[in-house]
Amino acid sequence: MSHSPKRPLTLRDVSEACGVSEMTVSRVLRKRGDVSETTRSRVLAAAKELGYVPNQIAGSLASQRVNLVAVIIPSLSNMVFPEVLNGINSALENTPLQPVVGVTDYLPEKEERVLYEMLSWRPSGVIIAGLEHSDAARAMLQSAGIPVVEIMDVDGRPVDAMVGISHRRAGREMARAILKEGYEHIGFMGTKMPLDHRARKRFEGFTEGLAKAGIEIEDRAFYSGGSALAKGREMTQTMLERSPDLDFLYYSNDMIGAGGLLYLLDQGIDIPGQIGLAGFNGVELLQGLPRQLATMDACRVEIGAHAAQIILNATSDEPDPEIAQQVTLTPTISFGDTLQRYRKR
Amino acid sequence: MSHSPKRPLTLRDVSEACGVSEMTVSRVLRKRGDVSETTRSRVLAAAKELGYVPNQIAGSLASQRVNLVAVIIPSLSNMVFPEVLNGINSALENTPLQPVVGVTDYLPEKEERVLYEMLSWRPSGVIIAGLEHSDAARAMLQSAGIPVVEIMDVDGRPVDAMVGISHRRAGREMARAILKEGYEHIGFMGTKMPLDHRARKRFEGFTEGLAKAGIEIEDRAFYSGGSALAKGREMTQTMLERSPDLDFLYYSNDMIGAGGLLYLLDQGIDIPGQIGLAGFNGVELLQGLPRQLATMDACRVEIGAHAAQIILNATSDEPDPEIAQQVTLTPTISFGDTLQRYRKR
DNA sequence: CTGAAAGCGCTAACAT
DNA sequence: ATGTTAGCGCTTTCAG
Repeated sequence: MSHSPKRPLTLRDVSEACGVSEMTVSRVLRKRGDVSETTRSRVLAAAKELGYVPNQIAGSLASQRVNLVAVIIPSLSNMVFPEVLNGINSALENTPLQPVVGVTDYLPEKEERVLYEMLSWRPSGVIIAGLEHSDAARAMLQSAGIPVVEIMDVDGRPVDAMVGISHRRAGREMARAILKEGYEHIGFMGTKMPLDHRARKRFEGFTEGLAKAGIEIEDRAFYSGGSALAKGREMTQTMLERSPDLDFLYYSNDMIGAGGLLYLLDQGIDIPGQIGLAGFNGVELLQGLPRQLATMDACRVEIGAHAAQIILNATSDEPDPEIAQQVTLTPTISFGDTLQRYRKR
Repeated sequence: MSHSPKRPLTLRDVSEACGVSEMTVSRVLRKRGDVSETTRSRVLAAAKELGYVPNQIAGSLASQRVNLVAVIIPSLSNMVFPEVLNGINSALENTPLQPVVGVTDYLPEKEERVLYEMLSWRPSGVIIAGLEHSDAARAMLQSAGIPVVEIMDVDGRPVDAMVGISHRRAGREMARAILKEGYEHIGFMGTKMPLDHRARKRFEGFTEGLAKAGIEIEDRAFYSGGSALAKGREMTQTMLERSPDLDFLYYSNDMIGAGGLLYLLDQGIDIPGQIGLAGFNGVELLQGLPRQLATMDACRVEIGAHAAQIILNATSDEPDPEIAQQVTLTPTISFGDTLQRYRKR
């Protein structure tokens, strides 16, 4: 209740406290070398004594430079995005740039609002998930006059730079791996999210991959909300009751895959002999399951780090024009214990 | 590579485009009512046509008002914090305020740096995890002249407001519940994080609760890094080999608890008959496990929502002085399937 | 309802 | 090495 009503300190206060011009105080505080050691220490002492915290609002306005990078992602509840953030964070750790996060909940209108909000702070760059944006959002990105990196997906045309994996290809590769192991009766489970374009592309790539071998998905189910692990259990049970002939289940994310795995183990079903399983994402969680679920690593941390590098380069004094603006990372498939049928442990 | 080099648009550009003074344009864009409908629509049309995005840097400097709330948390990798953020986000959803997140990695020096960075943007309020801060950080919080809410913990003295649970009490209550069920040989597993004060307080409360009944922890282990689920497995195995007489395992978080649970089920051990288990946090994940791990809900979303309300109130034109500045939430214990020994399913 | 003037706190660009 | 001047793009305040 008692936040001190004192007017925040200004450069002037420090200046007066140490008898040095505002300009010189400013120089010291910005660590510019051209100040004598004597005044430097005097200024620093006064600033610390007073507890002065510079006002970046004024500083940014005057210098026409903002050390902020807008990061726009769909959600924080899916561990994928915090991991991307960690990649961005560490790449930006010892630079002047600072990430600021906005969350869209997978809603295009909210993405538009959040983007507008962030751009109104005139950040030095934008990192935004996905390649699908409303026309208005795309227009804002284009005319912002700052570097823009679209991340996580490369199946589409970016506004500027892009770093990600091909989800379509990820789906195809998984289909190929599954077929190669001799599975033929395949079920799919995923989230009911028409706006999750990456999940959609994986699914499309997957069916495409199967189609090449003349195979079709035999059953599918979609969920929304709730604990993914629990949903994985339920859906798996339901699907197998409905389609007992399935010999492989492909899950659009590792959490429901893990739920399915736990359920099948409970049932005493032979994995991967009777039924094979695979998920997507390579979440750390899987390490602790009784069996390792087959999955595909989405390169989350690298994507974040790389995107941050692109912004860093673009905002540096002499940008290296050689730096790739379109980066396609290759997800590695881990077979774990649930996909290689004929090489059982 | 082609972010347009165009100078960002200013109010003046819009003003010229529609033949209305900058001042009036500004009024329209800030949705102040005192503008005629005619000019209003003319201005809006011009702004949209040009793709004008206001400059909040200049706006905030001029108005001495910043619609930002600094949120400072230790980590994004532990789902607890994203959940708190969700609580904050939704409480701030339809208000002018916007959260900005900073991450400290549980390091006091980094907390200090992050806080300094955030305060330099002159936010309208601060929400910060924990009650333990360096002297410098506390000084900054005190002299910032803005509302400060310390969250997640109430065992200590806040700078200003506080919202959380008592981790010490949570530990004690769990001890009580365990003893009540007749368990007597108790092991503890947790993270090796001297700087995680909340985990430490839970542990202290726990030993205290046991001590009241003349009981001591018989074995303990701490881990750091790696997949919590996998660590839970390993540690549980190691501990039971070392101390085969244990009849209860208390885990400082649900993830390692879940790992332990999976391990014990693999081993065919009777839970909760032979060995009882409990974790902490009430993570959604648990819903999908073969057995429900006993746990305690840390009220994450509520904490975030409540903290945001306090900031909202404090920054509103007429703050309600009645609004509680110290809020202690009560975690509810869920017994699940792993704690009630004599009431087996 | 609309406009003109002043200035928010800082830094770029020049002095000295 | 230090100081001076003039704004950055907006909003506040006060006049019409």
